[in-house]
Amino acid sequence: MTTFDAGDHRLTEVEPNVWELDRDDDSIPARVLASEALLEHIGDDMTLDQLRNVAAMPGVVAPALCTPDGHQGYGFPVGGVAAFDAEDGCISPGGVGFDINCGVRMVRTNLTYDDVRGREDELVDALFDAVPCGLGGGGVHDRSHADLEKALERGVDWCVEEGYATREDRLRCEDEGMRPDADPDAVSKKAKDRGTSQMGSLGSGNHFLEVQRVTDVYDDDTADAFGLVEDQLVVLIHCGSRGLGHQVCSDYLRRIEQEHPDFLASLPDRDLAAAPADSDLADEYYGAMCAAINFAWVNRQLVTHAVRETFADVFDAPDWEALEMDLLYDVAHNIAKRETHTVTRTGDGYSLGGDGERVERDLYVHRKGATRAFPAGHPEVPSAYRDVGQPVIIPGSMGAGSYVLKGGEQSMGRSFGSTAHGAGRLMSRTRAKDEYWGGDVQDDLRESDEIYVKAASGATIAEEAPGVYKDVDDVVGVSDALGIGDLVARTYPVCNVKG
DNA sequence: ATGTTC
Repeated sequence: MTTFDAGDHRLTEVEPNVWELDRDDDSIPARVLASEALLEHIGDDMTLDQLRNVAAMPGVVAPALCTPDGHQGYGFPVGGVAAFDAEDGCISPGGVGFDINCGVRMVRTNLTYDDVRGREDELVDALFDAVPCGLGGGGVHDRSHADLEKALERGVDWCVEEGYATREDRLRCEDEGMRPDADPDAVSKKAKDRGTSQMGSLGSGNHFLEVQRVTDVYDDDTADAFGLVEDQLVVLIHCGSRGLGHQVCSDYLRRIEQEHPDFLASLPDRDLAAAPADSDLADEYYGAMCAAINFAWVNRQLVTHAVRETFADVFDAPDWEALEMDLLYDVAHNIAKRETHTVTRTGDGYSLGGDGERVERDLYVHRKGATRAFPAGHPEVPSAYRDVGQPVIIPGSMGAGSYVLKGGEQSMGRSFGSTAHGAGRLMSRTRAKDEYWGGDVQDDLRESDEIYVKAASGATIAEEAPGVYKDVDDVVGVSDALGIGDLVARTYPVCNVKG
């Protein structure tokens, strides 16, 4: 069998694109889903140490997984998929990430690339003015505490009532844009205070708002079901729960330290801080996390509302409906969810595959930098897409294409119904700023690639330069080859508002 | 990711 040596670890290719981490006989398998090319830098940082640690956590259901875009994160790798038994496992803020329900949505239009050519500057300026971005709460109209409470509790449902969303929008979000388990009372005042001044803002870092054109369609029938055709303009919105989600994560990491010090000490790494599944704190964190998830959906919806109004204005349409700016889909890629999966009972735990008694178990599935990718026929796929599979949106860097996939037939059996979430970073933000200067990157994109970028900060452009990311084509190629998320269409950037 | 250093 093919092996790959990465730093202190040896990986063995047990099936094409499936690499198992070296381990003791009695430990839980950990797997990297990747091509050999994507493994090139995986030994340079702590990614594989982190993956091995996740596989040693209480109640983990085999295997612990790293997606093709995976890299080092806080405790867990970004690109980590880990499922823990909901009865005797645990739930971990580090397995969700600081930016709770960071995610992406794609909005369709009936415009084509020709409609925008020559007007890119006008469009990107108008979008930049309409959508607050960058660090902090600048430019956002402060919401009332009552609005925030409703957003935390009801997500996109609240947006429907307020006229910021249609009922159809809500149906085209993962979980229909609302986690009913949200508990606003479990969100601290400090987190809420940060949220009230940030509702409807893009944020910073890798967050962006990008107008794109569809360049390739790989699966005609599914593209048709998704409403995508070549040359069509679409809008991709990538943002999360801003300071509110960050504060929720910080709050609960601290409470785990205070309230479960013995459990914390038993974990392989303190950054994996987790609450035991049967504890009150686990329920509280889950309620707070679900509320932050709802907040992020509201955030993306309010940005969508601003984008729709801006397009109607720029393209002289009576309203956004005339431009048919329907939501294709909204996916979360930093979440944990209580889901029921069919697993195999092993000696003292459970495994996703393998021979033995098959049972249904409730699991806390953590997808940190990973996208749900449920296949055709799954009851949680919206009825409009149920015959083809859940739309999966995978953005590339701002100089590369993005992809629309559909949940693949193999995803439930291979990856707890999950696939990759993006290109994956190749280097730290600090190193990126040494290697690139924002203004140069911006000029290159405009002159060489006809991509118009407008950003709140030049440093952010440097941190997010196309060269700091892996090749998204390789990432989606692995997903497609494994049958966990199948290629449907590719887009290419037209103009980009960067946080 | 992040009022970019609890």
